[in-house]
Amino acid sequence: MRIATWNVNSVRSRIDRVEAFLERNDIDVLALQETKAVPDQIPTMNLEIAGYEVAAVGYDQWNGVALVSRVGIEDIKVGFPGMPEFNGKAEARALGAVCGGVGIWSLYVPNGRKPDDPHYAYKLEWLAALKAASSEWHGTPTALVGDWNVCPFDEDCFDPSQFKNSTHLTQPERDAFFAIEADYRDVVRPHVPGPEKYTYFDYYRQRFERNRGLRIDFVLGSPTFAERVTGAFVDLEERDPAKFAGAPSDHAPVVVDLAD
DNA sequence: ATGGTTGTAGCACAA
Repeated sequence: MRIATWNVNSVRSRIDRVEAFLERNDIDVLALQETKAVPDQIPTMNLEIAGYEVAAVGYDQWNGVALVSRVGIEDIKVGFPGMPEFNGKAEARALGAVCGGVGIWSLYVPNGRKPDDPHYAYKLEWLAALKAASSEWHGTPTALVGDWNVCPFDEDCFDPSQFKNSTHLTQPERDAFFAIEADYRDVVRPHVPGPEKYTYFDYYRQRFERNRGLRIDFVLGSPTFAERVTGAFVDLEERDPAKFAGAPSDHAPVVVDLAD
């Protein structure tokens, strides 16, 4: 089984590329983040023709996550137990389901904006709640996949000195990520040590062309998931502005292969 | 520090 995660930065503006990506890489399950769509807005006709089912959640134009699967979508969960809201407003940042016998959570961790912004505290609170909830599932084959908006190590950032007053590299964010890694393993890092390790490139300043990116999209596997992983890669072709018509997402998909 | 580029319910704001 082949599983992928991709912050698509609007599924409506890139539905053709989603379909092409699924076909090009022979994907069984795709977790999407930043769909920027409510479920009714997600065009599924061609996906249905190709045999994929879609589960999605979205309340407004900013967030939204989805799962696309051709190996079934069962036991769908919108949000995880204890998932915090921001200012009392529910946000579409987590969707779980069982696909092909494996629990997959599509996660869009809050960005945090700036260290002194309320969204930063919300991000830490959100990750702590995910730690608590996910520890309940780690005995089953489960993957926590998505855009984590955290660089766990300096080597995951093209230039840490540029992030002194920014989010993503702060110790509290890293500690929150590492707490979850106590139960789950990064199953991609061993297969993608570098230099093709970055999953996000800012649209500005030709960051992709200069390979100046961040590794912030992760597949964390429970022990019984991780032991089945046979390979992984970052699909940098999908992020390459020169490869396809139209603007790419600012994130590249991450692909993981699982033994049966 | 600033700027640069995408996306959306856009002519402001989030990333």
